[in-house]
Amino acid sequence: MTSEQSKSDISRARILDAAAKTFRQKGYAATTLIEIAKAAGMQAGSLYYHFGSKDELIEEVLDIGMRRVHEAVEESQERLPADSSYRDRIRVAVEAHLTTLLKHDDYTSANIRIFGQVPEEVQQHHIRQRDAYAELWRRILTKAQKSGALRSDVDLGLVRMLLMGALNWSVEWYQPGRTSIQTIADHMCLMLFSGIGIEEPIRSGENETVA
Amino acid sequence: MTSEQSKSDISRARILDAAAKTFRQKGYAATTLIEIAKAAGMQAGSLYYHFGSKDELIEEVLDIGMRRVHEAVEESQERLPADSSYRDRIRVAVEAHLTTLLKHDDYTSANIRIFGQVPEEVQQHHIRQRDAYAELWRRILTKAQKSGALRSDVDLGLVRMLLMGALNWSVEWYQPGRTSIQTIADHMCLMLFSGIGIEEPIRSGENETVA
DNA sequence: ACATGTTTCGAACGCACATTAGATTTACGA
DNA sequence: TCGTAAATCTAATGTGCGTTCGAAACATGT
Repeated sequence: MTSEQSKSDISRARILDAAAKTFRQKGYAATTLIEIAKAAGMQAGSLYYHFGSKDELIEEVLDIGMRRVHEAVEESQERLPADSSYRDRIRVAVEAHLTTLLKHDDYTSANIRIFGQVPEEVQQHHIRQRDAYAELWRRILTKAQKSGALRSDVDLGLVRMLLMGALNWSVEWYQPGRTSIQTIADHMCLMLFSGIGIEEPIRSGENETVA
Repeated sequence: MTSEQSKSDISRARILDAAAKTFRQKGYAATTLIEIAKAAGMQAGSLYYHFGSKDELIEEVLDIGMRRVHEAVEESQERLPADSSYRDRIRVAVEAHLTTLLKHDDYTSANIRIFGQVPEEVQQHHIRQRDAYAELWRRILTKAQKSGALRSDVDLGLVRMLLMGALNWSVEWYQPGRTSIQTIADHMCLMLFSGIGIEEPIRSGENETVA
C-alpha cells in the first residue's frame, strides 16, 4: 500500500461509479448486484469485500450525490463577489444545481431519481442531509426576500418546492446536445424573476378555442 | 350478470385501485402481487383471472392515469367561456393538472412516479399517449404566445418542461392539509406570468436576455 | 523465493416472487 | 334444487437475486 490510492480504493470507486450509473438508469429495485458488478469488472460476490450489503452501497451513492450538489451550490455562493445582487446569487445557485445534476454526475441524478424507491430505513439515514440542503436554499431565498429582491407576499417554501421540482425534473427529459444547461438556467431564472407573461390588451375579442 | 357491473368488473376495479395506490407508494419493482392482492382482498393467484401478468396490470394503471389527467385538462379548456383570456386558459389547465395529480387520483400520480421504472417495453406502449398529452399543452402555450400573451423570445418547449416539472414534482412533497392545491396553483401561475422578482435598486447593469 | 495480508473468484444457499393449474367455492338461471 | 359457468383459492414450480464462504489469485515486504 505504497501509493496514495490502494487497489481497494480504486475498486471501491469503480463500484460506486457503476452503481450510481446503473441506479440512475434502472431505478433501485430493478438494479441487480450482478449488473453493478459486471459494469465494475468483477463478480457479484466480490462486491461484499467492499460493501456490507446492497443497501450500504446505495446509501453511499445517495450520500455522495447529495454532498456534491450541496457543495456545488455552496461554492457558487462563496465564489461570488460580496456585493453581488440577490438575483445573481440565485442565478448562480440555479446554475450550480442544474450543472451538477445534468453534467457528469450520476450520483446526484441517481439520488434524485431513486430516493423515493429505497427502503424507508435508508431514507431515514438521509433526511438530515436533505434538510441541510433545503436549508441552504431557504437561506438564499429568504435573504433575497428580506432585502426586497423578491416579493414579500409569496410563500417561499412553496416557491422553493416549485423551483426544485422544475430543476429536478430535468433528469427525466434532459438530453445532452439538444438544449444547453445554460439555456435551461436562463429560462428558469427568467420565469422566477420576471415571468414570461405580457399584459394582454384589455379587449376580449378573439374567441379562439384551444381544444 | 344482470347488473350493469358484473362481479368481475367490481373485482377488476378493486384490483386496479389497490395496484395504483401501492405502485404509487412503493414504486414498480418493489410492489409485489401479494401486496396488491391483499389490498384488494384476495390471493395473489386470483389476480390472474383478471390480468394476464403484472405488466399487463401496470399498463392499465398507467393508461388510466394518463387518460384522467389528459381529460381533466381538456375539459378545463372546454368549460371556459369562449372569450377567456389566455392567462385564464393556462391557469385552469394548471389547476386541472394539479388537482388530478394530488386529489384522489392514485392512477395519475402512480403514472408520474413509476413511469421511469417500468420495463422499456411497457414504456414504449405509452409514448404515444404521453406525446398526445404534451401536444395538448403545446397547443395551449403556443396559442397564448402567438396571441401576445406570452413573451415571444422564450423557448416554449423548455417552458413546458420546467412547468411540468414544477407541477409533477409536487407528488414528492405534497401533503394534504399543509398547503391547498389552489395556493400551489396560484404560486405557479404567478411565477409563470409575472415572476416573483422586484427590481432591485439600480446598482449594476442587469441583463435580462434569454437564449 | 517465501510468507503474509489483500482482493477476487465461484459455487452454493435460501428466500421471495411471478406464474401456473387443478381443486374449491360462489353466483345464478332453469 | 340442481347444474353450469364465473370467480377465487391453494399448493406447487421455477427463477432470479442477495448473500455467504472457503478457495484461488494477486500484491507486497523481507
